[in-house]
Amino acid sequence: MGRAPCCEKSGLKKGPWTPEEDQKLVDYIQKHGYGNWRTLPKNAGLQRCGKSCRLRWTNYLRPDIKRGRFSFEEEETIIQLHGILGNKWSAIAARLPGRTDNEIKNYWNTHIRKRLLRMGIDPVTHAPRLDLLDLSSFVNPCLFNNSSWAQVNLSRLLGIDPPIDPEQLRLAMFPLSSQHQNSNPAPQNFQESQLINQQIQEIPGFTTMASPLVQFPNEAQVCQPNLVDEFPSNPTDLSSSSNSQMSDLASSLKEDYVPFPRYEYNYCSSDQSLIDRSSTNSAFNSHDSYQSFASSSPTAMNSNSTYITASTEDEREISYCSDVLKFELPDLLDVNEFMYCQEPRW
DNA sequence: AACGAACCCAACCGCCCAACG
DNA sequence: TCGTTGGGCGGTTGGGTTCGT
Repeated sequence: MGRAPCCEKSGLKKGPWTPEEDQKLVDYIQKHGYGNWRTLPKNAGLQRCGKSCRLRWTNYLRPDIKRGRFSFEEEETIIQLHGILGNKWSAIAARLPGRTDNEIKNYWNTHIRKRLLRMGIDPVTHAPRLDLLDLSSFVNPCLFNNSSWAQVNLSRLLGIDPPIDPEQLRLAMFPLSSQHQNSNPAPQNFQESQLINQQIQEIPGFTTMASPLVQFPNEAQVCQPNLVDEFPSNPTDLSSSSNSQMSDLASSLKEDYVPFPRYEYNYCSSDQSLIDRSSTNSAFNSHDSYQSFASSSPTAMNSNSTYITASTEDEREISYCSDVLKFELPDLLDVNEFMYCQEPRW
């Protein structure tokens, strides 16, 4: 049984709002406020559905709406919150004064999402899209075990023939992941991985995650994460987890700092020397766009420092690579607060 | 200049859920 | 307990604009 329409469909105007309609709505709300959206259009003399009026007000006419291009800081916030909350646009909007959920959603879909994809980052999981390089199974060592494709393609990518033994690669690539999966990792496995890691380092042009930098020879611009801190779970898991899990997470985040999934993305280019962000900020300091983000402090996102908004998509991409995608909750970010926006139960 | 493709975003749609009688 | 209602949400659409050829 479908829900009854919120209003009579017939005789009600649809489509773009005219300035006259806008003025009527604004005038009415300024005089009477908004409360009952069903009766509002009739009282305001509008041939519109109440729902349409509400949307128009909340997404466009509200006086505190901030129009115009998203600042770098706002984009950064959106990405970080999206990594935690997923497509909870209203919850994200609650952290961005003046921005509406609709606007953020549109901006995500039209700008950020595409940019992340271009950068080889999965906009859903916020993890590197290694699948683009046929390396997806590396992400999960279990999957890797079952995938000969990864082995073949990685070897092809690296120009290695015969292919590397997948088990050796797995151990080399995922010492941390192995630990992550098993809280009591077998020490010998770790040592073995270190050894194999060292062997693979000797392959020209190839470094593993243990190295501060990774360069993919066939990619003009690839951002590869360094697993800086070991993390308890994938951020996506958080957004899809049960309330109790979210509650637990929020509690743990608030009570004592828990290292969140934190990647450091290094900007790599085929015609540009690698920028080592793990050791020094000097390379970034040479560029104005980078300078304002030179700090790796987790509080940088919400700090009051002056941000120089990158004017081009490319500049923003570079900056994302370097600093934005650190899945680390800033000190000022009270998870409980925006959790409450979603689930006002505690 | 003309045309089609790609992009952008305001607005709509349909579902969900809490409040209420 | 159940049905109805209002409000809110995320996903989708479609028309206008910009871009590329």
